[in-house]
Amino acid sequence: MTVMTEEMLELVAQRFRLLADPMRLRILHELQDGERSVGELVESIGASQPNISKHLASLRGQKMVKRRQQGNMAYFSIAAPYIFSLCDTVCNSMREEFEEKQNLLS
Amino acid sequence: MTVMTEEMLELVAQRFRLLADPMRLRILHELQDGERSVGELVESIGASQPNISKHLASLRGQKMVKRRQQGNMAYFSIAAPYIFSLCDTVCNSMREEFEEKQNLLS
DNA sequence: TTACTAAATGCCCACTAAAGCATATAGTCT
DNA sequence: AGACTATATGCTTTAGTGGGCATTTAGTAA
Repeated sequence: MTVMTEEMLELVAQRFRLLADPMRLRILHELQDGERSVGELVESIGASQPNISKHLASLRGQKMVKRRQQGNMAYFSIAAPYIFSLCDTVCNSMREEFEEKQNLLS
Repeated sequence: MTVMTEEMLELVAQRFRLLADPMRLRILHELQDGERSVGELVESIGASQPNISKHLASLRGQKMVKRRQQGNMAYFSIAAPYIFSLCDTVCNSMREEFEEKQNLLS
């Protein structure tokens, strides 16, 4: 069994913390279809521009998204595809639990 | 592409939120070796008993651990092995990033 | 019953972090 | 240069949550 130092645990927790917010999950989900500008995200998600920008900044802080500037605009895209593997695992577990509940009722 | 409702995003975020705390990660890591009583966790982790109990309660609330009572004591164990898949994915990504940084320096 | 142990819970404080709003910065165009 | 647009940042408020401490609950043993 791997020894887990406090520092390691904190780093792992930080990663999960980024995924522990619906707005950021929404942003990542939008980016799953490909690169988006800040304005496009603001439009499609319906949150304020400063809000989106701040979430993008925190996602970028942990290299989950990357930024490309073109002209006046900033385009963001997924930098860490493993994110979707994480989300899929969680979603599948939720589906399984849901199906178990259904089976109990039948 | 799957449509993500606000409810779904919130549920997924809740799961990640449970993993976004070093103390809970520590507890899960201890339980990876097998079932533990609350007292054993208090001992090995070195946190207060109420603190451990509260974290266990929240983990149990999302079926990540299960509880077995025997006599006076409560034994907890992992109920959702997918947790470790999540943690491994995160740890591997951190290792990769670390190695990339090292390569840049050599 | 009482005494004892293990675990859970309630109350409080402190800290974090998300969102709103205003403002600053940076790029473009004339 | 100035005007305009897109994005980032700073400040403030507020809601959520982790931890400490005291207490309660539950199980055991005399």
